[in-house]
Amino acid sequence: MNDMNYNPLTPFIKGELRIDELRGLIRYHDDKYYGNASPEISDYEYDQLMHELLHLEDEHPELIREDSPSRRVGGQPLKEFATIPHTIAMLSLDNTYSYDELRDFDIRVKKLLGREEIEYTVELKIDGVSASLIYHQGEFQQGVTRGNGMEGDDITWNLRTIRSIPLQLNESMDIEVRGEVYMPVKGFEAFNQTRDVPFANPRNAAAGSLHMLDPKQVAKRPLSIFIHSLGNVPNWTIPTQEQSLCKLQGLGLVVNPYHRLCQGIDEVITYCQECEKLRPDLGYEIDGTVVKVNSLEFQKRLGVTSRSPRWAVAYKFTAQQATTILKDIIIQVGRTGALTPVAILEPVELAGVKISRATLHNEDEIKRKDIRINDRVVIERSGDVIPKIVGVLPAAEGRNAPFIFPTTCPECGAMVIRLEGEARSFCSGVNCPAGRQRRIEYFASKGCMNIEGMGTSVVKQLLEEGIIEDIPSIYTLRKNGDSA
DNA sequence: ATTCTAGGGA
DNA sequence: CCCCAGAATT
DNA sequence: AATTCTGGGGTCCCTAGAAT
Repeated sequence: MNDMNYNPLTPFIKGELRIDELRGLIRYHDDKYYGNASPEISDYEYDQLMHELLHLEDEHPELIREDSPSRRVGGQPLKEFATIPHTIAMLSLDNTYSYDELRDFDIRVKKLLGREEIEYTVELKIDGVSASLIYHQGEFQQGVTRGNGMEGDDITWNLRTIRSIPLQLNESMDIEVRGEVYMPVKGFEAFNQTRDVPFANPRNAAAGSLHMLDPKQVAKRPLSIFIHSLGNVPNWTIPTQEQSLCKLQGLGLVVNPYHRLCQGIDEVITYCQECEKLRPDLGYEIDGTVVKVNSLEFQKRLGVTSRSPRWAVAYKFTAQQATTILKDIIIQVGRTGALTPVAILEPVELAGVKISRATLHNEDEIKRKDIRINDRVVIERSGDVIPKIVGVLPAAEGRNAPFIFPTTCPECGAMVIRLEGEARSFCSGVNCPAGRQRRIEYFASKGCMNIEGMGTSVVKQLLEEGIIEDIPSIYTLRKNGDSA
């Protein structure tokens, strides 16, 4: 590093040469930085290089180029994120939780394709946030979150700060790729040292980071990305997933090194087992593997359903579990009047999250699992996300009596009705305040009328103060002091 | 300076 | 994000 | 009979901005 500061040339020439040198150095270290590759310099030293480059570019604006690493961090913070439609829907994957289910998947694929044995790829399922990246003539143009699958938020300027996302591909082509943004465990831990309120887990840290309005802040977060698939790509002539990954890597995109081409489902399962062994040493979190039909032609033939492609599944590793005490069962009333029992738990840490509640779905679910108040229960986070009561531990002493599902609505006292052969119970009260509140919330929500500022608590207050009483009355609302 | 609310993501 | 139920589709 | 679609309902974390 000593020679970096020495240069006898005139200021201008020195500036120009040094700018080129700095850009080269920064790109070099960007390459080293991602994934597991151990960086050769500290973040501090890296920041020094970047600062010097920014300073020189400031002095010599005529030398600024769009693909300079200094352009990773944009100017002003954004006001909000624009909504961008996806040309091809960003679906999620169907999940499997056992090798048997993986075999079922294989059977179905073979049946649909009418083939004996299928070639699959197996990749790691990175536990992060998915994103879509659009390159125009080789230049990074736009990055979008998954959103609701049809449209997402424009997070271009945040993604540009991620050093493993090249601003320029090695080929001038139009291509949309998809990948997973994540925070490496080391970076997560180090960054947490700098915070008074530490992040709960790397995934939430990554998700939160991508929604900051100021890219300069995002740039400080240790984010990285693995590209794993194609989005909208006209004239993609490469015939398989495996070769596509190779090509993406050739373009300068970062593809996770652990993936394998497998002949038939048995090889798939073997490799999944290997992946599970890798898990502790990867340096980033994964929650399973992704199995894809290798041939893109076959993928096309299999097609997609409304939620997920038929040519891929996730195989999820067995979830971590914890035990805790079920303190209470409460009954919530939904907008349709449906009564849902919810378990209130003694808070317990599980997989980077504090769990204190879990849905019990309906009356029969409680019976089936024989769940009673004060029981010690086993919980997990299905899909590594949603708290779920797996079962009850045997009690040493006597237990409470079985839970009795209410026969009257806890909110309004009206009769509870459960129709013959149906699973759910409903409050029969036409004017149940809980149901009414939910209905108004729903009506105002983004998916319906998208009335800004009318969330749960505002609706609740308006109802409590008698300012509104039903959906129509929303429209005669007046500003404070104004008369109707 | 701290707490609450809305919206987004998994 | 997961899960469940019920209807629609094959 | 099996698969898919749709809708309802649930959990927790994070950011940003408003309210206190």
